[in-house]
Amino acid sequence: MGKSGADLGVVAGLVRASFLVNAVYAESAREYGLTVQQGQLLCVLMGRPYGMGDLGATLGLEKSSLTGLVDRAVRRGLVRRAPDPDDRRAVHVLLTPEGRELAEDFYAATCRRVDDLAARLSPPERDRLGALLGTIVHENEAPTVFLDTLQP
Amino acid sequence: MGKSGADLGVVAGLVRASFLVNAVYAESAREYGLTVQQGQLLCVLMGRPYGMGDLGATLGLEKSSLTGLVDRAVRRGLVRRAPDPDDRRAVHVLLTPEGRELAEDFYAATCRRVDDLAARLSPPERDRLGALLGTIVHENEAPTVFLDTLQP
DNA sequence: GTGCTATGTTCGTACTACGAACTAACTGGG
DNA sequence: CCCAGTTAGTTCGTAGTACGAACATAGCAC
Repeated sequence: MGKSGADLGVVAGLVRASFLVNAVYAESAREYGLTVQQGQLLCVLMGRPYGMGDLGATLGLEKSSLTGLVDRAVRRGLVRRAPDPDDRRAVHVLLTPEGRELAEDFYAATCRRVDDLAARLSPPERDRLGALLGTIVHENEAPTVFLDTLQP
Repeated sequence: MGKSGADLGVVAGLVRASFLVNAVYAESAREYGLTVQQGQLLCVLMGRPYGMGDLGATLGLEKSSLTGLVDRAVRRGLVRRAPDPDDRRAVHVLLTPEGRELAEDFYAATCRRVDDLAARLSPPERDRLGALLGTIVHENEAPTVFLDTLQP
């Protein structure tokens, strides 16, 4: 179906749509003077504070990679480390007020841009797409790297 | 609808599904001793040779970023630069035989892994998802960073 | 309390990405 | 024909990303 071979297999569709999302994410990050990874860090922390370990698992990074990422975010005043009162080895990473503000702006801009990608879909198509992607996300236990727009 | 809030908005669905695809892509790349960017380069070049300019536009990179990426791929014997007979400033970047072999293996492995992400969808759901993503990809003129499985 | 494990950091290496400045080559107007 | 302006790529300096190995501490189990 579809004129001009517009329909892709699921695999190519997922990969190429991801490429678009990545590009849009990068554009948003750049707009706010962030790197993609820093933007991702802020988005994750919007939900709640994380320990370094959880953060690495969520972002799919080794702990050694994370130290630097958090360091740079700390240096920019976006994030801070707080000691864990129950475990003197552990730290919690959480947004500073400025970090939260920037995170929310970045999040909103990214939502807007990603939404624009799907601009030509009808409301029922959007629902259908959201449901199908939701299935994939949940079946594969994708970590919460990006909150849903309508938060419970 | 959906048990346990399994349905996401389109935006969060796209972002989080992209995160999964990125992770899978990285895993594939690692399996073949490639970085994500090198894998992407190989996948693009599977379709045809590119000039540095077109390549930058396709991958969304500045030309200065591309020089190094291609240099490293050349150093690994995956890719070579060929002079453009019609323009002595320009070069064509194309896969070496080893590069093509690796590209095809990497491509196949990535297809398999991405396909697995959608393993729990029924055939009609997969078709529907492919069609919806195809619309997004075409409406937004996503470059051919990943060939469709059934090449025309 | 002594070994074992878990949490983070440090260090060295390779890669990514950008903009500015540069070289070489093409192109169009005179 | 030649020069000005443009285009294709490279070089260079800077910042950030990502990893594994080695490390220091702190908790935990026995």
